[in-house]
Amino acid sequence: MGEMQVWPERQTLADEAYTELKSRIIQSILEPGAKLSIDGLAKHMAISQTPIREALARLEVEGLVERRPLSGYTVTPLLTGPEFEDLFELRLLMEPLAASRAAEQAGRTGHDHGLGDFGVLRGLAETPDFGADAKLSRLAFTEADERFHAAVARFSLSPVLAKAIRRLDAHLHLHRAYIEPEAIGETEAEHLAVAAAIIAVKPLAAEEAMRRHLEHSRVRHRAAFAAAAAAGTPAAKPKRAKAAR
Amino acid sequence: MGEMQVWPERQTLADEAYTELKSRIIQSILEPGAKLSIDGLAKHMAISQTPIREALARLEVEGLVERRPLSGYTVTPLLTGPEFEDLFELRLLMEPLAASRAAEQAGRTGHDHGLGDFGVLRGLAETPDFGADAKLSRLAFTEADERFHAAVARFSLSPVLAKAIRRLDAHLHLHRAYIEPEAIGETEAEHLAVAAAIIAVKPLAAEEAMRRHLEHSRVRHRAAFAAAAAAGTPAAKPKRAKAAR
DNA sequence: ATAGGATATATCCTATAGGATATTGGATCG
DNA sequence: CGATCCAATATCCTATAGGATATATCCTAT
Repeated sequence: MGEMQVWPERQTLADEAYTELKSRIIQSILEPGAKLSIDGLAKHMAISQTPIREALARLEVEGLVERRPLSGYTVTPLLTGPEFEDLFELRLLMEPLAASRAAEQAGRTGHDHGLGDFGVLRGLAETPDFGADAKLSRLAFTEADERFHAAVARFSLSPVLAKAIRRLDAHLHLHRAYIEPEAIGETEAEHLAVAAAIIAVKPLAAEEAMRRHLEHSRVRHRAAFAAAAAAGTPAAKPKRAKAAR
Repeated sequence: MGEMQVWPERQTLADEAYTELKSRIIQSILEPGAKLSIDGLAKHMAISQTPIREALARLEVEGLVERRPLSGYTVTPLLTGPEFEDLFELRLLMEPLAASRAAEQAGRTGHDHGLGDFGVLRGLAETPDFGADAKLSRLAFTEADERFHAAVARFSLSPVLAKAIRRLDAHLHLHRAYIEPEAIGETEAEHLAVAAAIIAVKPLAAEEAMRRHLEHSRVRHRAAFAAAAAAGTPAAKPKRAKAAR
C-alpha cells in the first residue's frame, strides 16, 4: 500500500524505433560514419517514415547520430583519445560527489524519496556471469555497470547531478569502442565497496571508493582502447563505413 | 586562404519550429505546465504537424518539455530550490576547470584549433547596455552571459567538457525563473577578470576568477529566486498554467 | 587524363488524411 | 451529495504522396 502503481507508459512506434536504432549503434551493428537513410530504415522496420524521423531527432540531441539538413543522418564517430580522457575526468568530478551524497541520503531515514531502499544497491553492484556468447555477455556487463552507476546517481537525490551524469553517456561510448578485459571480478568488488560505504552512511568512504573504481576502470579501458586504436588507425582514415539498409 | 568557407546550413521548418518554441519557453510566453497541442502549434505557425513533432522530440531530450506517450506534451516545470543549488554546485565543478584549461590552451600558440583568437573573449565579456524595454534587455543580458560561458567552455578544447556544460542549460533555467538584479556592471567586471586571466595564460587565476564569478552569480540569482518563490508559493500549487493556442 | 558542367536519380522535407487512444462531460446509481 | 460508468469529442499517432534538394553519373572540352 502507498506504493502507487505506475504504468509501463505505452510504447509508440517512435519509441521502438528509437530503442532499436540505439541498440544497433551501441553494438556497432551500425558502424560510425554509416549513412542512415530514412525511408531505408522505415522499410527495414516495416513502419513509416514519421516515427523514424522522431527517433532520429532524439538520437541527434543525444549525440549518437549527426544530421546535415537536406542531406541525411550518419552515425557519430567514436570517441578520440583526448575525448576518452576528458570523459573520465568528468566522471571523476561528478560521480564521487554523487556517491558522497547518496551516502548522506542513506542516513536520512523516514523521508520517502520514492526510490526504494538503499539496500538494492548491493544487488545492483553484481555483474552478470558470462555465458557462452561473448558479444552478448559484453553487452550484459556494460548494462549492469550502467545500471549501478545510474542508481548511485539517482540515490544522490540531486536531479541535476544525476541528469548530468546520465547525459555523459559514458557506458554507451565505452561499449561502442572498447572491449572490456575479463576484469569482471575487479569491477564487482569495486562496486560492492561503493555500495557498502553508501549503505553504511559513510560519505567520505563512498566518495573515495567511487574515485578508485573510476580510476581503475579508466586504466582498464585505456589499455583496451590502445589496442583498438593500434588496430584501427594504420589506414589513418577511420575506414569510411558505407551505407546501411 | 585555408579558411574553408562553411555554409550557414540551410534551416528546415523543423529547425524554425524548434527555435521558435525554445524561445517562447525561455521567455515564459509558454508557462511551465502549459499543454502543447501538436496541431494547435501547427496551425498557429501555419505549418504541418511533422516539423512540430520533430522539434518537440528534440526539446524533450533537452528537458524543456515533457511527453506522455498518447496524451501530449507539456512545458517542463521550473527548477526547485534544491535543484537551483545543485545547478550551481555543478557549474562550480565544471566551469572553473574549463577556464583553467582555456588558459592552458591560450599558451599553446601555433596550434590551429579552428576557433580563432583567444582575444575575442575580451569582447564577449561585455554585457549589452540596457535599453528601454526591460524584458528584451533581460533577454539580451542572459544571452550575452551565455555566450561568454559557452566561449570559455569551447576554448578549453575539451569537447566532452564543453558539451557537459552546455547541456546543463544553466542560463535557460535561470532566465525562465529569476529576474536578474541590475548587477550588470559586476557581471561584466567578473567576466573581464576571467578573460584577462585566460589571455594572460594564468590557469590558476582563471580558475579562481571563474569560481568567484559563479559564487557571486549564485548569490545574485538566489536572492531573486527567494523573491520569486515567496511570490509564487502562497497557493502551494505552482499555479497550474493552462493550455496555449 | 583530368577538370568542369549538365542531366538523372535517390532521398529528404513537408503536407494531408484516417485510424486509434486518452480525456472530458454528463447521466445514473448508491 | 458523491462516486462510477458511459458516450462524445479532441488529439495523438501513423501512413502515404508529392514537391524540393543534394548527390551521383555521364559527357564534353582542354
